[in-house]
Amino acid sequence: MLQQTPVARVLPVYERWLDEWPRPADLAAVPTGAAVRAWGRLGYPRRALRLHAAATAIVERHDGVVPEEYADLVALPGVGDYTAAAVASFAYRRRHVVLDTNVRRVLARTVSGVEFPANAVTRAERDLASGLLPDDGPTAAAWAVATMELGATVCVAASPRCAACPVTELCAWRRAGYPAYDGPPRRGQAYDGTDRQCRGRLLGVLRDSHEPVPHRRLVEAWPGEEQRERCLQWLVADGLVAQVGADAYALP
DNA sequence: TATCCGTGGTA
DNA sequence: TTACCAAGGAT
Repeated sequence: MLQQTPVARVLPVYERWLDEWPRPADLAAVPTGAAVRAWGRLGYPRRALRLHAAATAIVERHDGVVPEEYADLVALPGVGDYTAAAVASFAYRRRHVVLDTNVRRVLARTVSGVEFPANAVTRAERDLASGLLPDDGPTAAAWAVATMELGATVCVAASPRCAACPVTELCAWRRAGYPAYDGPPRRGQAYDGTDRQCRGRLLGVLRDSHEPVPHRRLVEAWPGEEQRERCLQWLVADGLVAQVGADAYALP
């Protein structure tokens, strides 16, 4: 849920989710549509599908227990390097480089002396983070939490709260006089009129209904026929939408 | 590796 | 008002 989504928006959904499905087996036992519906407006609804698939895989491969090994975690649907490292570190106190957007920004500033990290994680960046990581698991896990939290609450992207920062004295970016970011522009994300907006609109109609929705309702939600029909079939192919009968659609 | 995958709060 | 951008992942 936290992938590319602010903590404050995740919290209420997360709490309801765990209340309903406290164990992987509980989630794996319900239809995928239930997960998509409970996902609400968190965005990137395919994550709901993948979380459901991960729960199913955990039941099948790991006897219903979230695995401790990075290799097992990263093999789960929707779990990449960051999430595998975060779970192994935070939940199991294993030693892993937890390199999320917050940690990357903290290291870019405090160590490298630049305002923002590069667009993609570089080898040098990973080596830097690895070299700073404490040797033993529990201490490394505390380090991971601390650096991430520092980035999330103090060393934030816009208007960092340097006056409240516990490591201002060793910050290379501060020492250099806070030079502005001079790298390539970080790509914006146009949204109006895009397939993403269209898909979101269509899925929203189905999510807000507890019964199959006639195609007419989708036409009302997105007038552009070519894009609407293409995105609708795309949603079906993704498994986010199921066609019910000849002329109706619903969550799977 | 560049691009695509939603959504909403904020300055 | 419009950008920015938020505990990334898959292809």
